[in-house]
Amino acid sequence: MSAKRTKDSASSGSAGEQPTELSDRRSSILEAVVSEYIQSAQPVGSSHVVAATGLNVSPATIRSEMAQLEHEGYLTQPHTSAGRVPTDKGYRFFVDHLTTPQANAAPQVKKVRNFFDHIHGEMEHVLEESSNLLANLTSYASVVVAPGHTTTEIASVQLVALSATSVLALVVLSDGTVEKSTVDLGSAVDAGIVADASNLLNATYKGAQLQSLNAAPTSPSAEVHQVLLAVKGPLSLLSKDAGESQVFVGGPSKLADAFDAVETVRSVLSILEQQLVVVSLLRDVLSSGLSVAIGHEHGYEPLASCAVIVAPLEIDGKPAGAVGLLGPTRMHYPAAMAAANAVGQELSERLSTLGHEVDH
Amino acid sequence: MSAKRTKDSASSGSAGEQPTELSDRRSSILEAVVSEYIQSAQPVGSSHVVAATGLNVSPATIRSEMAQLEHEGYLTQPHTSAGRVPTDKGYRFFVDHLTTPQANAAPQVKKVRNFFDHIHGEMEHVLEESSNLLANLTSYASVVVAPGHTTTEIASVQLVALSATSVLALVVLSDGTVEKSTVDLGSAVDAGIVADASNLLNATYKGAQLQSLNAAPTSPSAEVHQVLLAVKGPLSLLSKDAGESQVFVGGPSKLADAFDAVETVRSVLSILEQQLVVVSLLRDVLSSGLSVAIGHEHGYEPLASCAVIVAPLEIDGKPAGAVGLLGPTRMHYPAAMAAANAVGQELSERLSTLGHEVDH
DNA sequence: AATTAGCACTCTGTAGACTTGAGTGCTAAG
DNA sequence: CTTAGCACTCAAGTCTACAGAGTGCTAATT
Repeated sequence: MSAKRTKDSASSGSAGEQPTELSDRRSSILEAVVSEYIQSAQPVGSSHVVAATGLNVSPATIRSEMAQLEHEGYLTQPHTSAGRVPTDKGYRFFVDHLTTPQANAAPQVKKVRNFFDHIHGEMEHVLEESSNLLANLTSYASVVVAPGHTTTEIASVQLVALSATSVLALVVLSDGTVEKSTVDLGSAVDAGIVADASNLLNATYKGAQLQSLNAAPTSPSAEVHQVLLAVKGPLSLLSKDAGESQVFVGGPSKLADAFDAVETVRSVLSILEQQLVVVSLLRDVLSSGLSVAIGHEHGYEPLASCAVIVAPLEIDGKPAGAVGLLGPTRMHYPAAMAAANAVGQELSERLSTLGHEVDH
Repeated sequence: MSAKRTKDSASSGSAGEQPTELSDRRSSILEAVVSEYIQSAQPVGSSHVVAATGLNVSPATIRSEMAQLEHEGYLTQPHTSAGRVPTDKGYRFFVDHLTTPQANAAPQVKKVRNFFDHIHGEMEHVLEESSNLLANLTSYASVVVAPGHTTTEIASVQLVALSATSVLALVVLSDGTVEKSTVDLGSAVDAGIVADASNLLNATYKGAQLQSLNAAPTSPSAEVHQVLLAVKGPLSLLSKDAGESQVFVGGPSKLADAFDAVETVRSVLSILEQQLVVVSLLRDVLSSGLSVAIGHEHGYEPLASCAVIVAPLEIDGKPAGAVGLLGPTRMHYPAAMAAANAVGQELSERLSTLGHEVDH
């Protein structure tokens, strides 16, 4: 438990690989402050640190070390003569250097496995429930961004007559998702004509990319052609809609626990309502190569008091969507990261083996 | 504005049609208290009432009247020597007797009309956006419960091959909704066989009720039969899933504005996360013939500080789902009710004319 | 040169005393 | 029935005092 008592030079003079290295004792202290603060939400004082770390030094020594840590930007004081609170930089060091990723992951991972063994049904349902699972596991709000369809091919195009004058245009993609649109034909059309048009569309587009839906096929029959014309616009709209990624938000009520200022809750909730913002937030974080963005690290000011944990989703190794967690900067990083990663991995696996489900 | 100064007997002695009638002056006072409190969230005192009503009486008179109103259960005091606050019963009287339903509905209705003129695309999308509209219009959280499919018939059943060993089973209902499920066939099956099975299924079930999907058709071909067998289970599951109504929640962040106790926000939010509860809440309120349930009137204790406004959805005159608003008991009833009704009506109309959309 | 005991200092939070202001209820007179 | 007048109550704000937690500095210690 207790860090080995190493007497090394105080500040950044060590021969470390990284420029921002801290001495053993400093990082122990930082670790203690972060851990304590995550638990108690109260500024941590020097004597608490000495109790938590088990270091054989007096509070006075801790104090001078903490003063240094504050000077270097890892800690801050809410006011003179209060204890210390971690800064974004402090949390960052904690996450990067003081956290053992797979430490206590076991119980979490077990639950996640169990969940994925038992869940079945439509993919959208699975995604939604995954989001809820993640929220319940961690007590933070969760986000699942479903993969977009930009690279998938068309498995089938169908027209189904709903009434004499209207049809439902269906596009089935090879990943099992379905895009649809109701289309009014203007006048009554014979079922046979609709069937002909449907077959022609299917023959034309089957195996093609979604984007190619813009061009309309032609038909020798005037009646069939008319149907194709009516369907053309809606179909090309579909191909756009399908590009948008679906977002599933889980456990927004957890945010009311995580923050005590009602104003913070409101602003974070309203961010979560804007799906576009959520999607680009996750995308930004992911593309910057991080799995955690703390406080101001992501550019979104209204979320300055939040940390975001992101785990990528992959289909057969290719990036496809993401799962995320949104909590206060003083969130329980190790557990939350473990949960997000576990769900991300299991969900990726499920997405990759689409079409190989096994009845149980 | 000012109520005609009628000298009628004080208490319930009038020859009113309803037993719970209040004298003109009493109801004016109640109206003033409710209106003021809705605006200010502060207990309303006797002199405020005299200013608000324009009654030609002194505060002392108002006080004795208010004491009576309190005695009869319409008002209450947070503590001695504070102003009065409406009780659930007070709000109820306000809603039932003092509210002119269509009074200032014009601006709201115009926005709703405009919205429905411009929105297009998938029904689910329309429902979701309707929910957001309602939330933005009223600044309360909104709920849209989409109609279930219990009475609709099957327009088409399709199997689409996704890979050599898997198919997507599609059921299109006559209202334009699609239920789907990925099915693993266990071994590679020829595309022709899948097509045969698909045609057989479609021929069998087209025009039938959703519930009849439990029985499986038989086929002379052993290979086709095998496919039918593999699909049978998932299909009958589909028919169950389709019974569940979809819920769209709009503007949950508005709740953080409506209540200042973070604990209240949390508990109301977590109710909204439980879709089953929301659905049955709306159903209960609707089936009790009310359009507004205030405080304890609905049996849901965690929502005791909330009022629920419900407007029914109808497809061709038949009940099908509902739209709802969830706000504090001191919500702005006239505007909220007008908005909910407007959205309910327009949405019903849209739902009823499914398949008659006009391109613009 | 690092550590530490001791001490002065700062700031928050709580508790009590006091005041103010809004509001009530009652009573007696119009 | 109305109302002026008055005594009373309570919440909220202000002020003071004070304890507690915590810091920073300095000088002595190892």
